[in-house]
Order: sequence, then structure tokens, then C-alpha cells
Amino acid sequence: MTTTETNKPTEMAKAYDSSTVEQRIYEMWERGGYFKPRVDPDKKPFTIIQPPPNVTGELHLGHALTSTIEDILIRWHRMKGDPTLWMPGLDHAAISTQNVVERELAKEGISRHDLGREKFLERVWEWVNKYRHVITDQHKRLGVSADWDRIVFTLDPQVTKAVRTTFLNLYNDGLIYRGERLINWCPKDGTALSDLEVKHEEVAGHLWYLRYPVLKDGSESEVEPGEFFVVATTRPETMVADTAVAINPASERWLKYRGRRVLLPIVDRPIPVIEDEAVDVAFGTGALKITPGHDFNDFEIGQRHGLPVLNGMTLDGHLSEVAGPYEGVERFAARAAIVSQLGREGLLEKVEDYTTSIGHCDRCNTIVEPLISTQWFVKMEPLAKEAIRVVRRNQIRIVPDRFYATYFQWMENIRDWCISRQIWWGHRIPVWYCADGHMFAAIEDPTTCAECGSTAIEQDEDTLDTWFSSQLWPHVTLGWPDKTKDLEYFYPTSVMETGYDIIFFWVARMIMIGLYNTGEIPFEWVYLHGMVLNKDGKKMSKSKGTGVDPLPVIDKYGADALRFVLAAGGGPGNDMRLSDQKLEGGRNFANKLWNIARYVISTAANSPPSPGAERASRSQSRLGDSGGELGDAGGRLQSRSARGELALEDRWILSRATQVAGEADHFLSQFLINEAAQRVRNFVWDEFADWYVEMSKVRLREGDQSPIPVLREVLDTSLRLLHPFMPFVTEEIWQNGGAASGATEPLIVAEWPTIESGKVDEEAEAIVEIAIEIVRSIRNTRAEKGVEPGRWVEAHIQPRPAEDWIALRSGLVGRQIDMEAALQKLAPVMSYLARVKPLHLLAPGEAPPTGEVVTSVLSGAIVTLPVGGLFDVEAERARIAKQVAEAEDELSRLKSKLGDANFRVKAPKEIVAHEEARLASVQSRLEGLRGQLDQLG
RNA sequence: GGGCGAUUAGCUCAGUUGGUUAGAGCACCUCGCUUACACCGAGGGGGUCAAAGGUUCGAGUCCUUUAUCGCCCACCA
Repeated sequence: MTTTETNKPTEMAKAYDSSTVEQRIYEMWERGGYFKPRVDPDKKPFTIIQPPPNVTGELHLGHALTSTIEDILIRWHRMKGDPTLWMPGLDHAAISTQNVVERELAKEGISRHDLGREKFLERVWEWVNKYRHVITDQHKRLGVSADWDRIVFTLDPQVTKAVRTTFLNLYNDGLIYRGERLINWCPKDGTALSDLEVKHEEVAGHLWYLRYPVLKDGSESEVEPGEFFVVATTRPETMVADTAVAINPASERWLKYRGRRVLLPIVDRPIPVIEDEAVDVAFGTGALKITPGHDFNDFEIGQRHGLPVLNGMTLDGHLSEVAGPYEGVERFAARAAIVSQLGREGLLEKVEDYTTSIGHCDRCNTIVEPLISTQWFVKMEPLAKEAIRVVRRNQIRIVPDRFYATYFQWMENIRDWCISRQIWWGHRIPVWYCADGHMFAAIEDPTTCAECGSTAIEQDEDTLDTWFSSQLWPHVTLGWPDKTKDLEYFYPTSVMETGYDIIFFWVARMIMIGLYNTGEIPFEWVYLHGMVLNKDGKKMSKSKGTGVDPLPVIDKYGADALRFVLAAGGGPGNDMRLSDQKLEGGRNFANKLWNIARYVISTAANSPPSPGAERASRSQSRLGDSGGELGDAGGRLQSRSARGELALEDRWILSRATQVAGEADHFLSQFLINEAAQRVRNFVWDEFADWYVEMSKVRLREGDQSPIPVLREVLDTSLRLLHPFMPFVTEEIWQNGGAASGATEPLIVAEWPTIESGKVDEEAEAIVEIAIEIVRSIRNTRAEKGVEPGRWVEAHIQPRPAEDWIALRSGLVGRQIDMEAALQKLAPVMSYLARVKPLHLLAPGEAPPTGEVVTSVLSGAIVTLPVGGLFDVEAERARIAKQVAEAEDELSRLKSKLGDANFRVKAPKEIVAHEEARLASVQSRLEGLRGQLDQLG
């Protein structure tokens, strides 16, 4: 009842106005419950779990791309009749969200510590509850047909249960451990980060050469005058935490100091000279300062030599008590001050410009500090092993396949994952400590210590990395750890569609933990799309504020325009630039479709329904079984005529429509979404609108209604094929009478067209293409000769031997085609489209006129246009001579190819046969051209 | 230091397993407000497919090397 008294078209506006349509259509879909899966136990469902966007409420065009691709796949499968579930979600986005709220607080002049944990979390919840709908609304504007009633937030109780269950299992299996390690620390966010959350950037800096005075043997403070051990460093402020200097045992320069000690300047602490192979003799001075507390390399060297680890830095990026006089000084201020002091004391040998790669916080872009700290880790290697195996065995397939290498490379070199975060917003680590030093994990909040029963217990203060919960997404959204029907039916899911930028963050971890938790793969396919770049080819970034909000784009161009551009604009996994020009193109196409529909619908409405036309429409309907009655090639025309006098051009466009449907379906099944979109677009615009619609006018002007059912059917098919890409405009047209007939349901659940072999009509395709070729040629000549567009001109058309082009079409080989009769049928169409009157169709052997004529020898016909006073012998001779030369070129190419014995032997025989057919065709055409040249004298 | 991608018309990009004379959109030039559409129609110009080798009967497509740009991974101070 939501549709359509289909055949009562309302007045359609002259131009498509998305703003008056989209909301209404979306509400109709939602009210109708079309986004819900129609579960059928006997059918394999198609399921996509939406990558949950951050609640921070900043959707950008990357999300629009994600949603568009997923919605296309979802709508396509829904139309194919699969039980289709698109599961939406929202991510609490731990650090990002906490940052946003802290910024809000900062405006009020307070920090989260002023509020305390509980009050702060209340504030975040307030904020989240205020904005969580914004994202959903943005998705709805894009046309996202997800089952919104199922939306899951990563902090929902069900997810908490799953997170804790996962944690406990990993903990019990020894795959989660707590330890003091060197980790990446963001001083601004005040938390540990995982390796993935650190982005390395080349930064222009300096290499400082520092002199460490050499101590006299046995002394703690007396130095050898004038003897220095020189080390090069990019971070001089970390020297306060040095616990050794190192030389390579192979290095000659420093051998004299082996076994000695040096006095660390500034803090006057003696440190040993150690020897380690890891020191690069060729770099800097060939000696290295060792700061195990602030450098991953040094940490390892320190471990090897049993060096103490000093923490020279506080959690907020100031120097610690270790720094003596510089305690409490901000790290970069301290760098300047220390360098300056060393300079004054003659302990700075030199400074060089040096560019080095420095880690930055993925969320706030602050330079991270390697810091020694007690954190929680997941032991990844055992999990990765399984995840590698399922992909190697093709149980999970990745598109595009170049990302296999990326996946394996990372997985095979995987390192442990630091999962604890020193922030408040997120899943609190489900571990409790009792006063007696016991530690245990639990799913339900405990009241007593699991080991000693003490009631003096406290939960770990830290929270989990936001990806710890999102990695559970495919199974937790379906009910895990409970054994739900949804989980049983929809899991493993079908396609995981997301950007290639989070293959490690998310995709890889989902595979690992999905296997761990459920014993099954989480999804069968991984489809990775590219990044949406701005007009200048730069990546849009939330943190840099360069993200583009899709809503103004939709307001200006319409959701369909945006979607179409995103879908058609680039290949799988490739980055794509978006520009206003492209969006205009998308909008124009929506408008084109709208106007095709306007023409078809109003034409149909203004014509008295004829019984014959109605019958043709029904029998052409995709629901009817038209295949059977067509029979073999011989009986084709007869049975067609029995179906209601289908003209050649009708057969042509119906054949093309079904072929395009087949292609679109094929491309979509290969994830070649752009190819599918472009193919359908080109059909609709270039074939249906530019040719068939124009052809249909010829009969309609004569009062012949027979094109109407064909127009309606092709429009109908076009709408179905375009619906996944442009859901709003297609549905609106459908609701306005665009459905061919008998539609009782909206387009969103209409049946997806597939290729119907009964409608493929190669003969009609070939003939009409020749007619098109003739029309084009005449138009071309007219334009060249400057014939006024309104003027009717005379033309002579002589069919060329049909064998020439029949041989070029494998489906037609051996067929007898009466071209004279066929072109006779198409004469009114050609006449109208080329503004030719009278149009003389010459019989075989009948000579076209000579004299002041322009002649074109085409593949299917020779066209002769008397041009009277516009005739120019020289120009004509040149024109034909040029064509002769081209044909001769082609001929010689073909001859040499066919003359090559290797080619004849090694190329497939279809190819050889085809080339031979071409040769014959070119030869025959060349004869025609030479004949023309002769006549010019 | 490894790995990946890109390099095709003035611009932005397609080109599905190697097989006609390499396509599209936009831009450009010439016409045209013909009762679906000027968010349009008709016609046209424009490419040695980054370079060099190689494999092949045949290469934009496969292989090697190089150049430029971009991205990812990596503990070189």
C-alpha cells in the first residue's frame, strides 16, 4: 500500500529536485519495514556488518563511500531475493570521544580530573546521547538501508559482556598478560598507545654531538682532562636517563675507552661504556648513548647488558626527578636548555641538520614518547597463526587481491598488542586487585577476591583500546556470547567492506578474534575500498579538519548524485578524488533519468491504451516466461509478430537492455561496482535516451502506440538496474508510474533483472546498429557541409553485402538477412533522425546518383547525399582518398597478420576466422571506395 | 631499509581472464532553445597508454630495469 497506484502519474517536475523527494522516499521505506531481512531458513543470507562510525559525529565523504558501496551490495542482494541483513553500529571511539568532551570542558575552564571519573563519564554519556542520532541521520540522508532497529553501540551491555568474556578467556589462556614494557605514550592524551596508533612522520631536526667526559679509573667524579666520549643524538633531553654508552667491538676509534666509565653531564652520573654489535660504526660518531627508558633499540640493548632503566620523563611530557636541575621542565624546552648548557660547558661538539622519522599520536598528532610503563598486552602470535591459515586456504578472500600481501606481511611479523589505555571512556579492564596482592579477571563485577575472599578489592583503573571491542563486531552484533538464532543464521557474515586504511586496526583483528571466539571465520569476503581525496588529491582527515561533510553535498547535488559519483568514480581499492565537476555530472544523470521517465510516463498516459500494447507489455514483463515461446532462430520473427508486432528497434533495445542487465549483475558479483555503474549509465543515456527514445517518436507521431510498452519496459528495467546506485530518484519515478505494470511493491524490493536469453536478439542489434551508423554518417555530412539543421535533404542508401558484417558477428554466422527489407522497415526512423526526405532505398545493382554528391561507404551501406551547390570535387576527392588510405592501411595490416604462418597456427581459430572476416569486409569496402573515387574522375 | 599503488586525451579516471582502429565524464571547437531534458541535443578535434628492454602469432594488459609522485610497514641513534 506504500506504492503506487502505479499508473496514475502525478505531474512530474521539469527537473529532478532531490530535496523534495529524498526524505519522503526514505520514510516510506522505513515505514514499510523493507530494511529488515526477510528470513528464509532455506536461503543463504547476505549479511554486511557496518563498520561502526565513531560517535564523535563527524561523518565525512569516506563514510559516504563506505555506506554507498555497502548499500549498493545490500540493495542488489535484497532485489535478488536474498535474505539480506545490514547490521548498523556505533563505536564509542575511546580516545577520540574523550578528547572531544575534554575540549568541551576546556572551554568551561575545567579538566576531567576536576570532575572525577564518575562525573566525567556522565558528561561523555550526555554528549554521546546528544550526538549519536546525528550519525544515524546522516546515514539516512545517504539512503543507507540498514536495519536500524538492530543498531548496536560498542558500550551496550551485550558488548560489555562479550568484551569481558573475551578478556577472561584470553586471560585464562595466557594470551593476555600484564607487564612493564616500553610503550608508546601520548603525553597530551595521557595514555599508552598501540603501535598502530603511532604514525611515523619525517621531521626536519638536528643531530647533536654530545661530549661525555671520560672518568678516571675508579673515580666517581674525576674526569680525564680533555678526554671525551662523543655520541650523536636526535633527542638530547633524553640523556638524563642514559644508563650507558655503547661502542661496537669492531670500532677502532673508541676501543681505548672499553671497560671505562664516562660522567653523564648535567646530572653528573657515572655510566659504563659497553660493547654491542648493534652499534653502527658508520653512523654519527660510531658510538651510541643508551637510554633504555626512552628508546626501543636502547631498551633491547639494555636488556642484553642488564642495564638499569631510568624514567626521565613524567606522564605529561616533563622531565622527571632523574633530570636533576631540569626536573619539571617541559621536554622540548628542556631539550633547548640542555643543549644550551652543554654548549656553554664546551660539551657540544657540533650540530648537524638531520631529518628523522618521529612517531605522532594518531588521534591528536602529539609527538609520542617511548616510556616505560606497566600495561596490559595481548599475545598475538598464536591468534595470528590461525588467521593466516584461513586466508591462505581461501576461506576468506580479499578484494582487491593486492592486499593479501599486506595482510600476510603484517600478520607474519605481528607484535603484541598493548590494549590498556589510561583514559576513562571505554570498557574498563575487567581485572580486580585485592589488598593482599591477588589479581583476577571476571565477567560479572565481583564483590570478593576470587583467590582469598577479601572484600577489599579494586578494579583496574584503565580502559581497553577501542579496537578491543570493535574486533568482536561481526559476532557480538549478532548476539555472541549467547547462542542466538541470529548468530546461527547470519554468521559467518558475507562481506566485510571497509577502507584499506584499517586492515590492521580492524579487519585483521576481527579475523583473529572471530576465530578465537567462535571457531569460525567472521566473514567470507573482505572488500577494501580506497580513500576519498579532496580535489587536490589530499586525504581527508578528521584530526586535521579536512574532512568534507556529506550533508551540504547532498543538499546541493542530491544523495543519488553523490552516490553515483562515489560508485562509478574509481576502481576497487583505488583512491578517488571528488570534485564539484563530478558531482554535477552525477546530478545531471539523475536529471536525465528523470526526464526519460517523464517522457515515457507522460507519453503512456496521454495515449489511449490499446489491447495489443498491453499484451506486449505483459509478455515482455520479466515476470512472464517469455523465453519459451521464442524458439529457435528460424521461428523468431514469426513468434515475435505473434507477440504484438515488435519493430526492429524494439527488439534492439530490449535485447540491449537484457544484455546490460547481465553485464551489471556479472560486474557486481565481481565487486566491480564502478564497471556496473558505468555500463548501466551508458546504456540508459547513450542507447535508451539518445537513440531508442528518439526512434520511438517516429511511430508515436503517426499515432502508432506500439513503442509504449517497450518504452515502459526498458524504463522499468533501467530503474531496477540503477536502483542500488541511485535509490531515491529511481524509487520516486517508480512510484510515479515508472514500473512497467502490475507493480504492487516498491522498487526497493522489486526483482533484480538478469539476462534473459530469449530476449537477446543479435540480428536486431546488428541491423539497428547499421541504421544508426547510417544516421550518424548523414548527420556528419550535413554538419560538414553546413546544411541547416531544419532542412530536409535527399539521400540514397544502398545496402552492402550482408555477408561482410554477418561474418563479423559470431551469433549471426550462417544467417540469411534481407537487408533491403530490414532497412525499408527502418526507413522512417532513419528519415526522421537524419532529417532526410526523400530517402531512396536502392535495390541491389541499382546505381546511386553521381555528380554533385557526397558518398560514404559504411560497413553496412553506401550512403549518397546529393549536395548540389555545396559540392566541392576537390574536398570530396580528398575525403574519399583519406578513407581509401585508411582502408588500405587496415588491409595491409590484416594481410600481413593473416600471412603470418605463426599467427594461423598459434592463434585460436575464432580469432583467425574473425580476422579473415575483417579482411573480406575491408576489401569489399575498399572496392566501394575506389569506385567512388573513379566516378569523381 | 622493505612492500604496495599510480603514471592512459587539456583535467579526473575506466579499461573485467593479453585478441578489431584504446574508452568515458568534464573541458575545448562548430551548430541547434525540434512539444522528456540547455542539469539538453547533433557533429568534431584531441592519446607514440611514463621510459627502455623482454616474453608472445599478438602487449595499455604479463616479466625485468629505470624515472617521477603517493601510500603502508620497519627500532638505525
